[in-house]
Amino acid sequence: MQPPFHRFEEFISLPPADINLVRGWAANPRRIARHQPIRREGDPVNGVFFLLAGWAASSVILRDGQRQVIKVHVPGDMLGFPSLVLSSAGETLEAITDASVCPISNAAIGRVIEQHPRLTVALLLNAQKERVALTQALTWIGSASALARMAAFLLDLYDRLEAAGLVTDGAFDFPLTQQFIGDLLGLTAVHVNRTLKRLDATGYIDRKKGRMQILDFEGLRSVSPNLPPKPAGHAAWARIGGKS
Amino acid sequence: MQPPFHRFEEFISLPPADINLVRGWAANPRRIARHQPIRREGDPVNGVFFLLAGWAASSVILRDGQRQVIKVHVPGDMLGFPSLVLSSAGETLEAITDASVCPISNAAIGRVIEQHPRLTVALLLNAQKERVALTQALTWIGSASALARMAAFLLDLYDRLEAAGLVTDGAFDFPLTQQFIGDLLGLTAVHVNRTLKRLDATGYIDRKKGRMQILDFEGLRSVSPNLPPKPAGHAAWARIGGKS
DNA sequence: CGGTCCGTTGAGAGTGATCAACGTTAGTGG
DNA sequence: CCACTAACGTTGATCACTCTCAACGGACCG
Repeated sequence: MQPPFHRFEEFISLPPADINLVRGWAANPRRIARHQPIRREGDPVNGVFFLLAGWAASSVILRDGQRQVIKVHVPGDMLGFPSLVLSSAGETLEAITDASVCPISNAAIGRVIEQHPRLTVALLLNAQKERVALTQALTWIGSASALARMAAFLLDLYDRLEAAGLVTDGAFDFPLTQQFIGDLLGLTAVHVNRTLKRLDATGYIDRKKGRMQILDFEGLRSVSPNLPPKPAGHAAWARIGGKS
Repeated sequence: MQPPFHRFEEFISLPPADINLVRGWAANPRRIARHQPIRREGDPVNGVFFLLAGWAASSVILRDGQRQVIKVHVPGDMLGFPSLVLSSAGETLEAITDASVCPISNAAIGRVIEQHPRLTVALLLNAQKERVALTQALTWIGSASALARMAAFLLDLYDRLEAAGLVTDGAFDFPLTQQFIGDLLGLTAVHVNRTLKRLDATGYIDRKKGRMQILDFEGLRSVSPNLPPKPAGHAAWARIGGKS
């Protein structure tokens, strides 16, 4: 499937019925204006959201008022899935840019699990991939300098945006404030500014008016704390969840 | 089900066939000696491991040689599941104490997905719960002081050990070196020492010879950066994945 | 009894936080 | 089209939490 549905067939191919079901979700999108919440921490969990277009963020608030951004979501991401195991939402979901999401109710998820085993496997594998991504983030933040965190974040973001078809000429829209990046990487906005400026001065990146271009991938990788893990090919999962 | 199988029915109840299947996994355990690897980063992914007894750890190594411990595993945890979506293992699994694990092959997982929908749902929900746990860890490490991280870690560990039936008289075995805790919380061993001593001196905890007792839960919670999210009750998921 | 690992303690250094000010951009209403 | 305002980015000075380096003691083990 093409973006933004590319993630569903990242690991296994889906039968036509499953593909139609997924496409059907996109029929009734909900539009969210920039900076508006999609669902707040503590809200009841009525389902999950599929991000059709725009950027979104998941974050949690600490008792001292600090915000930790968990992840920047790009089109194709499923939002709020972890909260399914909680009695109320454990994260705030909000639109970074104007966005369009498809609400998927608990009942709809139940039907997927009962009637669409292949799609269920896709969801299970996607959940595991998100765990890998969180592991990565934890690694950056736990044991790397501000420069290394920033490099790793930019490289990861680039990969995800490219998969979503949002990179043109090696550049992409970059609607994040420095305060936001700070909340994501566990830094202050001031230090984010200094770090970005340093990457810019070194010639690794180029920033201009809401767009970001990565000029030197090798350079960024050289200051990045780790190499991204390689995803498994199609083949490994071809047989799982056999018949629809 | 009783520990260490308690996690499988944490969200939904399982039909007898599924319960028998899970019990069957425990028939051929593999014993791992203290400090020995179960699977190394980069090894081929032949399946996952169910931790029957003992403590284990997942960790990743950074390019500069630093180690980031992702999670301390206690009996009942499923190890290595995220690596299923990678072409080679993305994390090192090793035994902290003498441990006993059940290897579950890729083929066996495939059979679960095809023939045991309720158990598949249990796995999917468990994966989401692990995402919540990783979110928590990310939050602590990203935006909290050493004291706060330590408090949150100890409280979380206590909850998980209690669920596994490993707490007696409010105390539990504590086989972690300070270096290890440092790798987990993103601190140096020296600072871990100072932080633990401070918690001890304040009267929040008591450490003695491989055992740890939490003396003042309220005190620990007061320095902890956040309150743990409340898991959803049984009821919410009763109907999902209907028939076996 | 020697060696190694682990915990403990001290002194000094550094990364990133904090506080504060100013410039710049974008959005709004007249 | 311009004035006004608020949000965001930039820069400097200072502070502090945690790291680094180093040394020593105790426990366990061969």
